[in-house]
Amino acid sequence: MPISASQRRSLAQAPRCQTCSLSSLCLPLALQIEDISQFDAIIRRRAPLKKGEALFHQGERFSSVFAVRSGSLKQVTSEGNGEDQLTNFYLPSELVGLDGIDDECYPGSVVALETTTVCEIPFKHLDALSEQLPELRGQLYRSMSKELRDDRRMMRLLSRKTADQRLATFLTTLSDRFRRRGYSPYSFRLSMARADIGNYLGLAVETVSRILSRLQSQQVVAVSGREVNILDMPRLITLADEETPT
Amino acid sequence: MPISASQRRSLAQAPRCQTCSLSSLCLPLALQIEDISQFDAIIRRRAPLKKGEALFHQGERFSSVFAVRSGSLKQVTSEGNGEDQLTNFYLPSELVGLDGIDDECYPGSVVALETTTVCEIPFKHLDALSEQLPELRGQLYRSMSKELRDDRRMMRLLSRKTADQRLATFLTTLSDRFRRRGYSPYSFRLSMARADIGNYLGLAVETVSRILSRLQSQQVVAVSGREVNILDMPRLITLADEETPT
DNA sequence: CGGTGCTTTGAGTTTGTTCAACTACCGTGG
DNA sequence: CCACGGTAGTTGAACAAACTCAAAGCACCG
Repeated sequence: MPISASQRRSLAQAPRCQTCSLSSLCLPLALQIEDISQFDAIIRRRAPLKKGEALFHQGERFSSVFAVRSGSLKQVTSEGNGEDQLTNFYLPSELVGLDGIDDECYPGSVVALETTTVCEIPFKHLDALSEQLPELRGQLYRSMSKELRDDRRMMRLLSRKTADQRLATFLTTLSDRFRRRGYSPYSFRLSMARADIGNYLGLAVETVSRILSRLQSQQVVAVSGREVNILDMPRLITLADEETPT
Repeated sequence: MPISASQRRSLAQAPRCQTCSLSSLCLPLALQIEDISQFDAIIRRRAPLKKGEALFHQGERFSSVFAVRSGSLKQVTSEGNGEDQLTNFYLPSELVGLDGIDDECYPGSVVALETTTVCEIPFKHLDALSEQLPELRGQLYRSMSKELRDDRRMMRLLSRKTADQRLATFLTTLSDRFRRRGYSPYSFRLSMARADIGNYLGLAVETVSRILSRLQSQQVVAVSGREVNILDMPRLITLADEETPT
């Protein structure tokens, strides 16, 4: 009797950092071969998350950070009485959970937007290993620093940009992230619903929908459901960055 | 001839972490006495900044982080064409410049709001020392993580809260930061102009002014120029957190 | 097929902005 | 000491961008 696909995978093809296609983007990016195997040893592989499943819930005790291997996730924070706030989308190679280090619990839930696999990196081990491997430590500092920088950009978007600029920025940023990962920057599929986009950008769903329609009628993008084609990238970039004319 | 005050200070009273009143809040907070002196050795003291002076400018090469010793600062990012975005205020014991680690230049200018002294901590040395002192490393991770968490809260404020809620949140947050530093949480002086508050909160100056007036007429706070007295803290907290009634 | 959830579109409303004028405050120089 | 000028803050009125509410269209799935 032939072994099942999943059995075969766990025997012959257990994922390893050394063979991971994301190695040039992910945390161990600065490490030597021999150090990567040390890093690899502390990683815990996880069963894939199905769409809608949570990687962890808000308030749960912090123990690990996670590197996205495939798929995508959203981070949602529900503060007190108010409704939820979607604070981030995560794509492959990105690090999830860094904001839980300080008070040792996760400040938001992280939920898969599609079938998603992650590598779990127990923070205690990561910290210990970062003592021995200066490059790893540096990379960890850089990851957090980058996230801080991205947050500042997001604040600017939320406090100064018009709805059109927000959507244009959202699309160009996504496009760029796909490009870096080797996918087409012009044609991609949104893994999140309109409601998620609206929540993330501080806009009503209806506004998101309306603006996408307008961008489409202006031949800047072609949108069909969650499929996006960017037809006029320079124009989209201009829209994203232009100062509000008064 | 008696020596001058400044001479006396530099001789007998050179500031040191061991005697700093902020030691329970600042980076070395988790260190043993003997380790603090190691940390102290890498710190560079700086001449005080005058109001309006920049600690560093956007785009300058990143080399150090800074701990605020006294006074306060604002971080301003001017992205491309658009106008400036004020992304943060810094109070004593807080760490400035962490968002510059990643791409090795400061992503925003940091400017003193009043006479301000800082301790400069060369990052290269900090990183090296963090290899030897796990507590220091942990504290650094926690500082960055906390800033990430605060950023998420700010995003929620900018994308979901009404102008009144924003002002109320701003005041309660400031109040809390003063409390932690041993100052009165009820009565304090704003070191920033109304324009700064508006820029930070994503509101027009006029809106800030109007809402402060309204809060005053409702006996929640008493505001006179930059002096603030919180008269009804529970009410202010309610205003800051309440869900928008529909 | 019928339902359920997501998306789009339309119409009226609201919150906060913009523009404009006025006031208070503070340091400077006559 | 007071007049002056400039900056910072306040207030009012009209306007606009995005929201809410409502309803219709679509697509996927059992």
